[in-house]
Amino acid sequence: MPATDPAEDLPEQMRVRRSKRERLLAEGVPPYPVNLPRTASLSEVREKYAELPTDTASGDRVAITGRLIFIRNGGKLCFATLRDGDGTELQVMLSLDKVGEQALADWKHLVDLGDLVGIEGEVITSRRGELSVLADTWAMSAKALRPLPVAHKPLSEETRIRQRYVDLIVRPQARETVRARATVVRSLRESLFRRNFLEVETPMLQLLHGGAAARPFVTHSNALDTDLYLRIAPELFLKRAVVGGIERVFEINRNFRNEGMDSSHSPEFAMLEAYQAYADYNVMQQQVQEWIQEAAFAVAGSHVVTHFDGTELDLSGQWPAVTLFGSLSEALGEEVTVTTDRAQLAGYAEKHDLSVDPKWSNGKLAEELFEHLVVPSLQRPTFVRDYPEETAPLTRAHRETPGLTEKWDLYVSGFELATAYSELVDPVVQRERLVAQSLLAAGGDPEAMQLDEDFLRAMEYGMPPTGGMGMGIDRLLMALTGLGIRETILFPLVRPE
RNA sequence: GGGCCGCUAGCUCAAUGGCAGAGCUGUGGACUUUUAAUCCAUAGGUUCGGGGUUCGAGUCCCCGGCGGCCCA
Repeated sequence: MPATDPAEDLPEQMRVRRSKRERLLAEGVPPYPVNLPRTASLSEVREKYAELPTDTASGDRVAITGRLIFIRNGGKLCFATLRDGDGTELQVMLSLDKVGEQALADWKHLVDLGDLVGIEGEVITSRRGELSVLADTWAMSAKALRPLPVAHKPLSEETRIRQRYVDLIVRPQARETVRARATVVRSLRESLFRRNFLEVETPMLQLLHGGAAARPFVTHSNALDTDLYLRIAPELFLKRAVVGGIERVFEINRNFRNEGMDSSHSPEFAMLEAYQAYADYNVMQQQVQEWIQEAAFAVAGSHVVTHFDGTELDLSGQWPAVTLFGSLSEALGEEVTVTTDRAQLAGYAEKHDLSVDPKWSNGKLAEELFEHLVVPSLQRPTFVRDYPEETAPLTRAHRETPGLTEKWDLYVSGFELATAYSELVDPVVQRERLVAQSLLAAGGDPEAMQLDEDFLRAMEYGMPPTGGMGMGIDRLLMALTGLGIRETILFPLVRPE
């Protein structure tokens, strides 16, 4: 527990602000009143009086609130700038002849940058033409006990993430990012609702580890006295829903993967997964393009989005589709297919300085070559189709080419944004694949899935031919805004201070 | 996991191994049209933590923490 008088150890500026709070209390003025009059938001004032000419009094009184971000105090006339939750700024003026000597002195001595204040007064424009509220009275709305960082120098990236609340206060773009994310998620939901998909929630706590290849977080249930896994994917439950007749189903929710944290990976990340009965990966390809274009339009008003650094990304029109082996062949300048033998693939790897893990299958090796040689060039959105079957255990075999599966990955800006399959629905083949996975898991592969008998039982009741897709919400934000993943997540996980 | 870089005042950053500084912020004062206001004065430090070398360490060495970049 802190000592009864913690003030001794505090920096001077925090002691000063605490003493101002005490002085307010001593004067009988609540530093944190339960409410304040507010008849208009700053943006409403700005909108309504946008045409007010320079140096004019409107005759209209308003009560406004906001956070103080600039203070320019004079002898008998004080200026300050308030900022609203939506980022709108508005100037307030306090003059001796309007508020009186005591209120003006209190304003100068008890108010700091960062305080939330309320102003009641007349809407006017200053001699320089700045729209302002000329105060009759002012009131403290919430006294800030910590100083605001310098408004004109960017906060360090670490402080931005660790103290997002400060980042949100001082950096309008941080708030815009929150709004953009909300807009994108809402747009996705609307896009799917319009196409008659139902949104469901499936278990986050799972008895078995499956649905993707990733290391899970493990937790423990006291009631069941058993370990549980935080889900790495909702896939196996959404498919159970499709078996049960929920023919168009989706979930937007968090997945957890106990793996590395870097500029494009977060241990918890939001994902959209959607399944549609009597559809396949071709149908999903067209739909995903539409959903992303609709999200781009919702957030940017255009299918050409402008990143915060000013670069443009064109998401308009029909996106190109290539095959994995076709694009790899083009990059190598040599024809490779799913039947190309290992020695030849290994030769290409060596030629391009790619070290080869001997445990890799031929398919995995081809995919690694592709990621190394082709992916960095995929800036405009591009669908890459038809992956080797060793790397896609839940995917249906390609209807024409043996050894391939009906899977595509969507790449944008050099990273993978979404994926889709014609889902594997034959319960016998599914069991073979999952048994193979569980043997890998038993052999110590921490990413391999466990055998989910209940999932297989569901499949044995008959699953319709189904197209399924998954897309990282955080990554979609990255694609639309150009931000790193830790900027698209409001409160990313950070190491303890 | 490996390599490199960084951590100094509330914030952003300086400081050949030799008195730890600036700008903004804060405090006191001047100013009735400012808007990153201006002017005068002034306060503010466990230099990430621990150990070592040295007459002397923010600076050099070792261990650890946190962060960033690159590689695997």
